[in-house]
Amino acid sequence: MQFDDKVPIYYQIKNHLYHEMMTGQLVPGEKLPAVRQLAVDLTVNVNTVQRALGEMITEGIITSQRGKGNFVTTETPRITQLKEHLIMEQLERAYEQLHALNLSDDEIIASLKQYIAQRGQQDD
Amino acid sequence: MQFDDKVPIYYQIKNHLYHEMMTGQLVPGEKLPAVRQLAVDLTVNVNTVQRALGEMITEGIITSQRGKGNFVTTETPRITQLKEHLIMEQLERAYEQLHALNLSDDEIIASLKQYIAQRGQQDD
DNA sequence: CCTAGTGTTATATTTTACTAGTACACCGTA
DNA sequence: TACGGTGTACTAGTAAAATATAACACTAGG
Repeated sequence: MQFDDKVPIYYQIKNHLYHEMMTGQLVPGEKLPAVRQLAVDLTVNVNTVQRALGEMITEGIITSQRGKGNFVTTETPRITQLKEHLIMEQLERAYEQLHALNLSDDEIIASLKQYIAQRGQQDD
Repeated sequence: MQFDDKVPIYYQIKNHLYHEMMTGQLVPGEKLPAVRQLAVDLTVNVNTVQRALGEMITEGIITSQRGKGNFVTTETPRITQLKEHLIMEQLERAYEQLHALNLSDDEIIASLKQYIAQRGQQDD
């Protein structure tokens, strides 16, 4: 995995795992890879993984069972709620940044459309 | 000024100054506040300000004149170019994050429109 | 020439993220 | 009971960001 050195790695790991839940690569009740395995996969230290997981446990997104593993919560509403929260967070940040660059609401929408159109031409 | 402890302060200062240029609070050729004054205004150390300015000088967005001050470049194309770059950066980041949350192109545009609409109802 | 205001540079210190290594606690199974 | 797989916790060390403080270099104006 590739990290942006502008933000803490543990924070990026959280988002990485969030995304796997959102896209169904990790379903409710499923067991996460072992912390040591995650550390290897992400080429990162166990403690850094643990810090990310620790926050997610506090948030109630995953549950921890000593000796068994970490599991995605079975309380699906929490996950739905998390997804909406993450989306809102992204929209808000992007909007405020673009607004600060002196773009009007319409211009923001237009530039996003244009960006997506351009992107579609090239790849992905 | 309020900082997000997830990203380096010097980096946020750069963006702060960028925004002031984009919104016309700082026009081409204008003198920036003195580094020591900026440090006070932003409740930050002089060296941290200097680090932000140093990068901006390297980028050619501002020019430095020892004994006189720092000035916004008069090469307006540079600023225009910077603005487009910053916009692109924001769009790209937001798009990739939302895409990673399993939203289609159309859903991304729709959610942004909805966000703006909701926002318009409340305040600002 | 002197001084106030400016940018620039340097050193030492503190804080935080991250790493490395180790040990402990718990579960399931043979 | 023993062992391998698991989460958890602790200590020590490194690197980068930010701070505090000070000194240096240049400009403009009396």
